[in-house]
Amino acid sequence: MTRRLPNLKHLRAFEAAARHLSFKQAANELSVTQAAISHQIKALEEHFGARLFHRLNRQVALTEEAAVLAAELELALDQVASASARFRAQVMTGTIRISVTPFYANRMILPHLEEFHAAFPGLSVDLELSYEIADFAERDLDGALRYGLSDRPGAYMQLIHLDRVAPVTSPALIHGNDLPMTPAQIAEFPLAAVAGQERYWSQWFKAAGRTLSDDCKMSRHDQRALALDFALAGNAVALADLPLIRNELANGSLVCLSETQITLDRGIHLAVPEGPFRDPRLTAFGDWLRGRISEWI
Amino acid sequence: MTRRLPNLKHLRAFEAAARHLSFKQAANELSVTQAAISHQIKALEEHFGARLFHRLNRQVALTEEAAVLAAELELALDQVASASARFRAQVMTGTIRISVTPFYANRMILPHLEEFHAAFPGLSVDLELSYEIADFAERDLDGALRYGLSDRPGAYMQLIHLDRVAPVTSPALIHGNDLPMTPAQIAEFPLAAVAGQERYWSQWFKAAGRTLSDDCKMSRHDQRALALDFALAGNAVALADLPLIRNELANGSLVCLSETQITLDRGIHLAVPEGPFRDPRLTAFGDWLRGRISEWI
DNA sequence: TAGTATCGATAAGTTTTTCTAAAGCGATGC
DNA sequence: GCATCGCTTTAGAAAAACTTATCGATACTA
Repeated sequence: MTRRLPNLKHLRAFEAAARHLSFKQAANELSVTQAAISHQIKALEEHFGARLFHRLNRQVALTEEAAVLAAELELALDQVASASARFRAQVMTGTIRISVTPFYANRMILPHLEEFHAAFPGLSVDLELSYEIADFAERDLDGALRYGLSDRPGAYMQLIHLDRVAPVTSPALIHGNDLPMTPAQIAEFPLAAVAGQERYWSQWFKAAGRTLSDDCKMSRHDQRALALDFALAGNAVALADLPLIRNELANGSLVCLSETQITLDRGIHLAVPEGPFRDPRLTAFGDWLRGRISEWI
Repeated sequence: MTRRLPNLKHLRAFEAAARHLSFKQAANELSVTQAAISHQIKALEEHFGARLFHRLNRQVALTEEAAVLAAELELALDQVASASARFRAQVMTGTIRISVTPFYANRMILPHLEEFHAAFPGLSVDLELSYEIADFAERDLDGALRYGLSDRPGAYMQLIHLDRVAPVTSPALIHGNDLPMTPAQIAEFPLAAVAGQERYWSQWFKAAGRTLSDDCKMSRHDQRALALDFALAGNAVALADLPLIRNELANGSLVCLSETQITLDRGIHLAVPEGPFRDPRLTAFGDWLRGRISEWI
């Protein structure tokens, strides 16, 4: 049996482009430049001797036949992905030791660890709770979850989740105001910011269609958790990543004041020690975390 | 939706190796060297952090989990292949003009052309029957089926089928002998060979476990078709490729004398004009032909 | 039992593929 | 009228894949 297949990399690029109806978004999904997608689609079109996309103004549309192909490829690639995931789950065994701050441990990891164990029965996660990142070798760590700027998430720093924030506060502060509130209303409240990250408030107001005036009442806090506590106590409005405060939103101790959200240039990452070999179990853990976060809220 | 997939090329190599339980055969199927397969499996094993194969003496065996993965991948890749084939069939339109000798046209192409049209409704094949290959441009040809040595089937010469021959003759010659016959019995008959290709008879006898003696009765013919006609007339035994004489075998005008078959270093190829662009319709035609031939007989 | 062939692993070097950066194009929106 | 957006193209750089050659282990063969 000799099966003739087109270049699978090209097919994958095509499937992503077809799903998004955008080369740019496909490029983003596959972590390459948009030009790369353009190349691959072109090569596939030459292979088949037929157009896959109609090129329109600033967008692409699938040809009739290509739409069928894309749908079938999507199914097949899903099958490949799930088969690989099942295999991975089977062969992952042992324990990985990961350092994480209590803030994230409580809000992100611990509530979902059961779920992870169900997905990877042979793999246990040993969490070290600490406020600062210690030396990997010294503490016998396999990885660490660290929050910060997302400038160069490379081989040793996998992005798990970029903060996507909206203004939140205690219901006590806004007693009775209708939700959502306008940016103008929100600007009347005291605003809680992390020291040195005041710009996120300006960015949020800009996204909401308003300029933040210089004479707003803004408090500055050393840590994000402190700004959030300040808001929780009903003293101010803070910007918060909604998945992280889902419990507070659910039990009503915090409310979200606006639909407008902005994505920050900082978030949570999984850092692994430098070296030639990367433990696939960490990749699996990171992938799992990244995948699940998008489902929370 | 961001789907995490292992390198698809590696998965394909793994699937082939798992199917054959042999790196070497997988390499052969994928037209690469055995070393390449070894590299790819190794990379995949590192990606997963787990063994896919047990390495035994001169053979490999799948691990338990890898066997499941392989089965699932086989299905998924089949889906990709059939989806691609369907797309191809849809977009292939127009006419391709192919030169072929009457011998092959009658025995290989014409009886199956209907079938091809069913598979590629938009594509017609225009056959030019001729004994010699003319200049592509002069006769406005897109390709030519040519029989010959298979030394370097490269970009411009796609192998369709290597002759796999066994001794055949008219029932008249062997009147009443039981089949299959032993090599010794066969050596008693006059043997028909193509001039300059007598070695194939030696090769066949060697494969059948006997040395061909120098004093056998061997006739030499200028063309393969003539040697075959000679056998058909009951004058000698000839070596023939079974798929090519399926009609004669079916209607009893020829019988095969032995189970032993050997593969020659010559066969039928699809030649295309040199140049940077290869017409995908010719590739499709060649692939189809190659695929179907293995099913005839 | 020596000799030979087979199969997979590995090392080193080369080829091919893939990707990026940058410039371009045509259309769109403010 | 200028900035922007999304795809294309070109040229060159980077990465991946492949080949050749060789090795080691083992099985077949004479």
